[in-house]
Amino acid sequence: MSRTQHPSRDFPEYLEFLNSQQRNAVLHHGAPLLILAGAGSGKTRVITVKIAYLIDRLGFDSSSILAVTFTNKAAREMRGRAAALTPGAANVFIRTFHSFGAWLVRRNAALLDLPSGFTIYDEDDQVSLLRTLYPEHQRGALARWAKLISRAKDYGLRADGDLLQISRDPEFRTVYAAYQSRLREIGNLDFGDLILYPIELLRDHPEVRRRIQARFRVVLVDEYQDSNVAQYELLRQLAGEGTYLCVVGDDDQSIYRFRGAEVRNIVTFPERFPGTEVVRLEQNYRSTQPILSLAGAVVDNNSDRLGKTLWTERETGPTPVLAVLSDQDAEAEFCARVLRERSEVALGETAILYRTNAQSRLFETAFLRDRIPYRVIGSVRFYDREEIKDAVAFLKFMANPRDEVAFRRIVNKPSRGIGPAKLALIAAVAAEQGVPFDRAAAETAKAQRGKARGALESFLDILAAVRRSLGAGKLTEVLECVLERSGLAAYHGEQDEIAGSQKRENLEELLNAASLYAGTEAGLLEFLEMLELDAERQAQLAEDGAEAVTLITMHNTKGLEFDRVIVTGLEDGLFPREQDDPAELEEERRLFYVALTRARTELYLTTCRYRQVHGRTLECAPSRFLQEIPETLFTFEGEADYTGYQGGAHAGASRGGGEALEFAPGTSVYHDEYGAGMVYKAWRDGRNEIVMVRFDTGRVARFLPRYSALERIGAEQ
DNA sequence: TTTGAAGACTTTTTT
DNA sequence: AGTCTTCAAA
Repeated sequence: MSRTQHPSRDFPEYLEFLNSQQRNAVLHHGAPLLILAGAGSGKTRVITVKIAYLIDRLGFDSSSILAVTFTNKAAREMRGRAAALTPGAANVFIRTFHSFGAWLVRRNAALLDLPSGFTIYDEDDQVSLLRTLYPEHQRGALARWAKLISRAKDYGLRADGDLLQISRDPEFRTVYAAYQSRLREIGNLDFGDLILYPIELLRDHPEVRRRIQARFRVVLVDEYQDSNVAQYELLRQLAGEGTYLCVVGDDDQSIYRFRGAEVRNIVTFPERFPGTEVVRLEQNYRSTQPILSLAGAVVDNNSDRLGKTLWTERETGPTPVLAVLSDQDAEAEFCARVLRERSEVALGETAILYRTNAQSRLFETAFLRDRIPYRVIGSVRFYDREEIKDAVAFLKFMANPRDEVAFRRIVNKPSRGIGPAKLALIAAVAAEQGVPFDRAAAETAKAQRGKARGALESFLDILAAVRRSLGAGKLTEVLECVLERSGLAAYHGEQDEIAGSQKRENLEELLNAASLYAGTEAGLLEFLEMLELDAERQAQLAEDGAEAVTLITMHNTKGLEFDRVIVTGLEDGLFPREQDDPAELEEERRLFYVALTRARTELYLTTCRYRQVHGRTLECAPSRFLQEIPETLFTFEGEADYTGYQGGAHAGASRGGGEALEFAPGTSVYHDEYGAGMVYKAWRDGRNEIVMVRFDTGRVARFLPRYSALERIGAEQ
């Protein structure tokens, strides 16, 4: 309202705080727009202001705007910030690709011949489903199939598609087809289906496509560099003649290749959408020049990029620090010391970054000991916890009694005497008669007598009780009924006492979450979808509400920023992981770039000489990424000097590809059969380390330590 | 059918 | 190190 009091000024005041490129991006409309937004260039601000501008100035109805984000967290933030600019933004449809897909499929389930009560299978469930099809295969193989299927779907491929680009195994098509038809029978969707079904829906049903295109006249996509081929195709279907399409992204920050993200999507956007205008945002508002220079030096080593040069008006700040440390304990100690002694940056403004979730452990231990409050982002998804999955499986079964995976999970947990034998009977009945599993269980019970019958009937009683509790009140009551009647509450309570875990507490949390939903079928589905799609990672606060340092994977930091960032574990083999695939290496380098550009003012990098991996101590070479940075760009701290870091101490280890060798020449070893000996030659062949050992007996042998019982002796730790 | 114990196997990142 | 699997015994 204050804006309309200045009719002389045609611009809303929020435009004044934008630089000229940002303003161009906001004011643009008509042809498709690609915004190349460098790290820290005010991307979210541009999108939110653009949303406000579309509504306030260009007269778009807020419900005609669809904004697609990469994570639910980003969606929430965008919604909040847009609403702060203009109240109308509250109705903008802001979703992740997947939750948008779920919405679309749910509303058109009948057209797709799917039950509207479908639930969504995560990776675990996919493997379980495959196991029902191929019980003789072992878990690892099934997990591999599941991954390939997901990957195929990332590329928009069904089982009849061109699968050669995914896998050359001729069996893959069979497995994929069997998996998909089973999934269809059950009536559930996996993550990939949440994109594929919408594509098919819009492609095959022109009337739906017209309706959707008429509804969403503006489509904004954030983090476009991480979209995959299927998501691009969905976007194609969404963009009609008059749709205003605007995508935002940064090719340098594409870090989800493993999930099918295609940088090509952003690179080729202008060709695929003719008439596209490109706006570059290159002014960085976040970091100091030394940080930007360092990040730039890293990403410069990538060849596959559009090229961008970030600059900043921020005054210069402290030079980034590289700490070379002896091992991971020293690393944790180093971080603790920085937090304690350099307290000019608040704890809440500090983040410790690592490549893998497992690395958080040592930091947690050290911080617990030193009473440094911390929060871990994302190590175990709340939804992935055993007890949560148990409870949720029950709810999923209520929503879809054909859900075999859920059924198998709940039917005998805690043990009530329904083992594999009974289960096979039930599954056979369900398959033969095409009935849901509760019916099949009831049929099976009739044919049983004595104990077995009692077991089945008690399970059916539980189902009946839960079903009765559905329909009124809050979902909390339904869930309470599930936990009590099933015995899961008592079971996990016992587990807590045995293992000192906090499963009951987590279940309480689930009950809390359920209180926001109605105890009806619809409420149940909403709740499940939230759990399945909103990967809201559980934040563990050391002390409630207290300011805490953040422990987080590099991937998870996307979109975040901190005054002080410590990037840890910069060792070859850990980060970057493997070096065989050059594209993979570039991906890791981009990840490093993302990590570095999270820092506003202070940046620390740490690398260890030794690191324990699955109980074994490995000698590590510093990350090759560090070698790519001119040494003038950082200062050194820690126990080792630069000479040591440069590789003098690692010369022996760098032979044959540069990756650290666990058994360098000179290492004393022990073998169960041959006794003690010494490595006289070692090299690396692909991912295998090969060592030649001369034993004290005089015998010479060649080993792949990866597969043989060769132990180091004499070495500390 | 369940439970316990020994043994094998595996390791990124996430919607 | 931890999980998952397999095998044997009650």
